[in-house]
Amino acid sequence: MTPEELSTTIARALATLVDEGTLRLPDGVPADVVVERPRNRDHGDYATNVALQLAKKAGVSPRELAGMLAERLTGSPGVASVDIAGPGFLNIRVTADAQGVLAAQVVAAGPSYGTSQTLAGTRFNVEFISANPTGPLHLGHTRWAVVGDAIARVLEAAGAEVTREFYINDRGSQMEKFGASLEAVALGRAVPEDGYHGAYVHDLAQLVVAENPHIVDLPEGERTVAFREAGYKLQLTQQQQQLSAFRTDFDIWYSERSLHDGDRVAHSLERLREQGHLFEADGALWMRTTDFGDDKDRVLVRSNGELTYFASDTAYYVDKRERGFDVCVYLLGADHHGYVGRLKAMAACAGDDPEVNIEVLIGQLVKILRGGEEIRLSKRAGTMVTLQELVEMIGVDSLRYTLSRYPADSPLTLDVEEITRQASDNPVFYVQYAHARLSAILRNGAELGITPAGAGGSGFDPSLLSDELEGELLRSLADFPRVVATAAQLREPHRVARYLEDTASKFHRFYDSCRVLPMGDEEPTAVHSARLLLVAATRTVLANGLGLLGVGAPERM
RNA sequence: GCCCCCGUAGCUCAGGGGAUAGAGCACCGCCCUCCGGAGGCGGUGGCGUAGGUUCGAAUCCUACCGGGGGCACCA
Repeated sequence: MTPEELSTTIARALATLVDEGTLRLPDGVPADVVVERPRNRDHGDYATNVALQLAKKAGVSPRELAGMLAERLTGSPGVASVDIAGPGFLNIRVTADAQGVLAAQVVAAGPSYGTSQTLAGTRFNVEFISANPTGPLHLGHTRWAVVGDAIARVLEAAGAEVTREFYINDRGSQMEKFGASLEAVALGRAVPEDGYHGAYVHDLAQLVVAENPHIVDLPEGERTVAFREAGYKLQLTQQQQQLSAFRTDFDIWYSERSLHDGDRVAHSLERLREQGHLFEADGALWMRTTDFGDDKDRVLVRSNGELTYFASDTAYYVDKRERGFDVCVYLLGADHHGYVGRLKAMAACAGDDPEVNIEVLIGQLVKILRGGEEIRLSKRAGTMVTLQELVEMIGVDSLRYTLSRYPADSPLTLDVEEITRQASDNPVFYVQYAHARLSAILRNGAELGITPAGAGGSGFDPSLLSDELEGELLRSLADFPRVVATAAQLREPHRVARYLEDTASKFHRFYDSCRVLPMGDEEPTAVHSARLLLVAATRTVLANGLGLLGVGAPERM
C-alpha cells in the first residue's frame, strides 16, 4: 500500500459517496487526494485532509464529511483502521501485509524503482556551467555542475527527455583579453590591466609555447590570435576532462562561435521581426522587451554594427527551440539574476510562453571554510578555489553529495573538515555507510544460504514485516517515487538527498532492534528471509537515490 | 532611486497551508553476548517585527527592520 494507492482508494470512496447521492461535490472528485505522512505516530500511518478541503464545497461540516468517508474506507483492502481527528483529519492505519508487499515490489523493480512518467513526452534542454574557456573551473561552477547534473538525472527519472548542454563563450572581448594575456606572459611583458592574472596563465602560456615553439615569431596581430586559439583549446580540454572526472558529462558542447557561422543570428532576428518586437533607434537595432515586463528595451545590434551579447543569447535560445526542446532550463549564478527578466521577455518576444518554455534557475554563492577561515584565494586561479583543488581536498563523492543536499537558491557555507570526516555526522558517509551495511548483510545472508524471500522461490509472507520499525522503513521506501517526482517537478534534487538521510536513519533504527540473520545455530525462518527482502529493497532505494545525485553507492567501505 | 534573493537553535542548514517546527555541528548524559558501534537512545536550545488571508501560516499577501546581489549600445 503506497500513498498513491491510498490516495486512489480515497478518491474512489468519494466517488462512491457522490454516486450514491450521499455527497454532493459541485467541482467533482479532486484528481489528487493529498495523503501525507503525519509527524506524530498517534495520527496513524497516513493522514488526509480531504474532508477539510471539501467540506465547504460539499456544504457539510468537515467532521461530518470525514465521518462518511471513514465509514466507507473502513474495511477497504489494506486499511486497518480509520480515525477522525481534530477538525476533520482522517488518520489511517494500513495492514502489515498491505504495507509489506512493497518490499517485493521494490526489489522486482530494481534500478527502475523511483522512476515515473510524470514528465514523459517533454524535451528539456538543461544548460549549466557555461564557463568562459579562459580559465579553470571554480567553486561556483562546481556547484552548478553538481546541481545541473542532478537536475538532469532527476528529470530523466521522471520520464523526461533531457539534453545537458554547455555553452562555450568562445567569442567576444574576454577571449581577446585572454589571448593578449597569454601572449604578454610568454613574451615576458606585463599583463594588461584588465587581462587574466592567475598563476594558471603562466602555466598555460608555457604549454602553448612548448607545443608551438614558433608562435613567438609570428607577426604582432597574428600572434595574439594564435595564443588565444591555442590557449582556448587547452583550457576547454581541461574543463572537459575535469568535468568528466567529476561525473558530469554533457551531451552537447555548444560553441558561441558556431552560432555565428552561417545565418543563424540573422535567422533568429528574422523570427523576432516577424513577431513584431524589433525596432531601430539611434542607429541601433532594439528588441522591445518592455512589451513583456522587462524594465528597459535591449539592444541587439549596436550602432557600429556589432552584435551584443544579448543578440547571441537570443539566437541561441531560438536555436534551442528549433532543435525541438520544449523547456530550456538555464542555471545561472546570482550575479546574473538581473538577466532573468530580459531572458523571459526575450522568449516572449520570440513568440513563446515564458512561463513554460524557458526557466531560469538562480544559484547562490558558496563559501568554503577550512580551519574556521574562509578559503578565498586559489594558488592556481588567483581569485577563487578551483574544481580541481576542491576534488583533491574533498573527494568527488563528498563534494557532489554535499553540494547537492542544499537547494541551489540558498547561499551556502561549507566546512572542509566537516564534510571530509569519515563518520556518521557526515551525511554522505551516513548514507553510504548504510548502503555498505545493507550490502554486507546480504553478503552474509548468501553465505548462510539465506536469500531474500520471494527471490529464491521461497514464498514471501508480507505480514511478517509487522514490527513498528519495519513499518516505518517500508513507508519511507514507499515515499521514494513521490520524492523523485517532486524533485523533478521543482528542479530541486536536494530533496532526494534529504530523503536518503531520513531513509538511512529509518534503516539503522530497524537494524538496531530487528535481527535480520539467524543468531548462532538458530534455524533460518520465514522471518529472516522476509527481513532480508526488506534489506534488499532498502539497498535498492539507497543505490537508486545516490545514483540520482551522481554519488557512488559502495558495497564496502 | 528601482528590481531580485535571503532572515528558522550558539554555528551550518532542512521544512513548497496541516496537528507537538526538524537534522548535523557544539554542549551534557546513556546503550555493545553474535548480522559493519562508521550504529542507536535521551537532554539543552529557535520561526526578524507588525498586520492580513485561512478552520489552520515558518510556508501565501502587505508594511517595516536587518543582510546580500543586480540595475551598460560590458562579456
